[in-house]
Amino acid sequence: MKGPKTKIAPRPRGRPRSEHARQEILEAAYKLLRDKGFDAVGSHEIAQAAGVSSATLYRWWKSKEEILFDACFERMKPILAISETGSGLTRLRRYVLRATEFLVSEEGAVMARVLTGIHEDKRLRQAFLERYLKHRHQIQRRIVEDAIASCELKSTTDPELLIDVLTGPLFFRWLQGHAPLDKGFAKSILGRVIPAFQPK
Amino acid sequence: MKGPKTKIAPRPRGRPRSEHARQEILEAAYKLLRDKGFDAVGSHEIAQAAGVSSATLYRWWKSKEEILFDACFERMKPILAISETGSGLTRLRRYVLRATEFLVSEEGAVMARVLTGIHEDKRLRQAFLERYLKHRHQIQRRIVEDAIASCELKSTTDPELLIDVLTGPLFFRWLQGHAPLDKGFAKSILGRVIPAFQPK
DNA sequence: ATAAAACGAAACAACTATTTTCGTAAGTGG
DNA sequence: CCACTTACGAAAATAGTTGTTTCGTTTTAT
Repeated sequence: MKGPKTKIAPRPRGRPRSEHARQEILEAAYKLLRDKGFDAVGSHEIAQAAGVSSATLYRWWKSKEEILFDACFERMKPILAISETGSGLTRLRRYVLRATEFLVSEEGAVMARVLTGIHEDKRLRQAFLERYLKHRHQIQRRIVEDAIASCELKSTTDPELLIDVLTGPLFFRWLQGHAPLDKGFAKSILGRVIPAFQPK
Repeated sequence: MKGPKTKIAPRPRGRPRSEHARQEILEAAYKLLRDKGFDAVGSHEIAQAAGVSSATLYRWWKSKEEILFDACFERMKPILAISETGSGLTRLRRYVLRATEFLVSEEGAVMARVLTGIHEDKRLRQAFLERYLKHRHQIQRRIVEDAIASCELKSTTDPELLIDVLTGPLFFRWLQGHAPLDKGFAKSILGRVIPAFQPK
C-alpha cells in the first residue's frame, strides 16, 4: 500500500467540481419542473436559474432529462425516508393514506409528473424503476407480507394484486382528474378492499 | 322557406376542403403517433407522410398536438362503439376484461400514451375529458347502476369508487410496467373486488 | 510555479413549430 | 365561358428550441 489516503481519497489533480453549483442546478431544475412540467423546461433556462453556464450542465449530465430526473430524486430523498411502526394492517392503511397525501402534495405531484413525462424514454423509465419504483414496491410488499404473516390478511392474498388495487386508483384519479383525490377517497378504498382480503 | 336544400347544404363559395387530404393527415399522424410517441412526432413529418403541405395542416388545426389528438379519436371511434348485453354484473365483468384487452392492444396503448402525453397541456386535458373520458365514464356508470338496481351489487355501492378500483390498477400497471397486465390480472381484480360489493 | 481540471460567456449548427408568400387548382354564381 | 372565392402545394421566413464546442479564466494539487 502507498499511504493512508489511498483508499479514502484518491483526489484528482485539478480544480474540484463545485458542489455548490451542483446543488444550485438541481434546485433550479426542481423548481422549474414544479412550475412548468417536464417537457417545458429548457436547458438554458436551468443554467440561467442556477447561475451557471450551459457547458457546466452538459459536463455532468447527459441530457436535460437526466438533470430533471436527478433533481426530482434529490428532493424526494428526505420525504420518502419515513419508517412506520405498528401491525402490518395498520401500516398498510397508513401507507395508503400517506400515499394519497403525497400525491396531493407539491412534491408528489412533481413525482407523478415525472413518471408520466419520462414514459416515452426507455432508459429513463428503466432508471425510474430502479431508483424509485423498486424501492417503494419493496416497502409495500414487506408491509403486506407482514400483515399476511400475522393473519391480518388471508394467506391466499397476492401482495402485488392488493398493492395495485389499493394504489392504482389513487394515481388514476391524479392523472385523469375526473373525481376528487382526497383522504375520503383513500378511506373508501381501504374500507371496501381490505375486508375482501381479511380472513373470515 | 326557400327550398329543400336550404337546411341541408348551405355550401360555401370557394374550393371545398379536400376530405382526402384530411384523412391522409389523420392516418399519417396516427401511424407516427403509434411508432414514435406523442412528443417525438414532427409537423413536417406528418405533412410529408400525408403528402400534404405544412400550411394545410395549420389551416385546419391549431397545433401539432391537436392533429395527433384528432388522429387518435378518429381511429378509436369504431373500436369504442361496442354495446353490451346481459345483466349489469355480467357487463361489468366483461367491461373490465375488454378494458384490459384494449390497454394491451395497439390502439389502447396509443390511447394511453396520448393520455400521458397531453397531461401538461390544460386545454388538451380538458378536451380529452370531454371527448373521451366523460363518455366512457357514462358507460361505466350505467353498467354499475344497472347492477345495483338489479341487486347484484349492494345498494350502498359508490359507482365512482367501484369503477376506479376496478380500472385504476389496469392503467397503473400499463404505465409503470412493474408487473404483467393480462387477463389473469383482470380476473384476479374482479374476483377479489366484486364480492366486496355484493350483497351478503 | 506549473499542470490539471472546472468554470462562465458566448457562439455553433441543427432542429422544431408555425406563419407567410405566391402561383395554381377547384369549386360556385352568373 | 367569366368572375370570384377559397383550398392547395412549394418554399421561404420567423422564432424558438436543443446539444455541443471554443476560449480565456479560475481554482486546486503537487
